Amino acid sequence: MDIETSLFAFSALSQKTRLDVFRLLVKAGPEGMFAGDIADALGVRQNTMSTNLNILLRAKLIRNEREGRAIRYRADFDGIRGLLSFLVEDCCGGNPEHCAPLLDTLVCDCWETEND
Amino acid sequence: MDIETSLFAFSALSQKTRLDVFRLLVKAGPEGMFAGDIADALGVRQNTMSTNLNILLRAKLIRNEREGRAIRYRADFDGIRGLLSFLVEDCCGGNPEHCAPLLDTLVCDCWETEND
DNA sequence: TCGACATATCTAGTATTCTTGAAATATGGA
DNA sequence: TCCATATTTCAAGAATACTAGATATGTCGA
Repeated sequence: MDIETSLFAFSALSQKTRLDVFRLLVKAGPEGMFAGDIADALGVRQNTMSTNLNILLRAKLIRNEREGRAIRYRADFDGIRGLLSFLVEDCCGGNPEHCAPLLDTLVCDCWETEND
Repeated sequence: MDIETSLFAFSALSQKTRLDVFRLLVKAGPEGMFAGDIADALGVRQNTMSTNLNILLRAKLIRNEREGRAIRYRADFDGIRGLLSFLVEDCCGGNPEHCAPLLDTLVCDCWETEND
């Protein structure tokens, strides 16, 4: 995770609709939700939601996958974990034996992590 | 942590100078840094830094304390923890036995937490 | 109390971001 | 192929945020 991606990710989360979307997808769990259902759930116009979903995607905070003509979105826990690791990097001048493992548990048991 | 404070906090972290400041203070540890030294370290004008420090303060991401004529700033780990808890609240529809404890360790051993 | 130092506040010009109507792209079924 | 559905892209006006010069406030030492 570099500084540019981090800034973009925090910027993505600093807007109400997008923060609502991310938290909604966290609640939805690994099953995720279709783009249209997300827009309906939050009462946001479809094209506005599309723009906001794209911003969350580029920020690596969510992922998507086409299923027929609908597109399913899921929270990206690997992404958020990378972001938070960057945020508290070199805590206290860098005592890896104390600080590095702190974020290792930031994934709910019901999510599968992909890489590590 | 409510939605307004969260949005403000993410907005605070979405600006390069402020993200740099927060990460610098995380690295600095409990000792923190004086406002002027922070501005010098990051090559930012004094009044601009003052404005940015105030934004981080209001976002509950840092704290300050006057020492003579200087003011010492520290990262606020309780604040960031509250923010992250809010972000992944009700993970997977809310299975507290799996998801709630995930953030409990998000404090470096070398920091003292104040309340819980 | 006076001057120097450390930091904060005010103001305004510039730049960036948000939303939306309109139009385009992609998919599946008849 | 033609149409309906699901979603994305484009363009522009409105709103918001960033920076910096000037100035104000607070603290210490002489």
